[in-house]
Amino acid sequence: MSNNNFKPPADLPESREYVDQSNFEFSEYLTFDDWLDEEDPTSNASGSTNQNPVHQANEVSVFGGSESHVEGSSSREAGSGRERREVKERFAFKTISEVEILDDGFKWRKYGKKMVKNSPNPRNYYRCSIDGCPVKKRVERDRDDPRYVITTYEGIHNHESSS
DNA sequence: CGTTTTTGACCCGCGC
DNA sequence: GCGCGGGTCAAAAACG
Repeated sequence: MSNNNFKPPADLPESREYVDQSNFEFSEYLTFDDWLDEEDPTSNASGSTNQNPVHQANEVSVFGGSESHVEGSSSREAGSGRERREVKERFAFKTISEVEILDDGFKWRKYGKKMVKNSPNPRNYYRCSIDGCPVKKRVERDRDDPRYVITTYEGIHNHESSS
């Protein structure tokens, strides 16, 4: 913590609605939708093509590992006797950043560090420090391009971002 | 002083 | 049944 001499190109807006791409370059943004209540292909149409290649995420093997069984899959615990009706949103962002700790306006508490056998890069696990926030954040570096940082957000915030 | 960080161990699911 | 991989928690320490 004290060695954080770096500083983001610019403080993100308090709204933190969306990471300002003006500061960060999004090489690729992926959206993982487990089995949300239901996808609304028309409600979010916003006129745009709204062609969010959700499946495209699967194509990006950089997430799973790139080989045999990629765990990023979706069909897994959903129909196995365990019904988890909790809406779990999964958003993965691949950005070009020197540091993996991008401040989005929330406080995160690191709760685990794991090393992936495929990459010499450790995987960091963060959790929202706020009480009642089941939000989890997973940060991993791209094994192909260390300058790329893959941040995966899981869950929805229970409290206002504030600040 | 409180909080967070850090590392290890433990646990879980499934693969073979 | 055991092993592997991944994920999480826990205790201690460090830091603000």
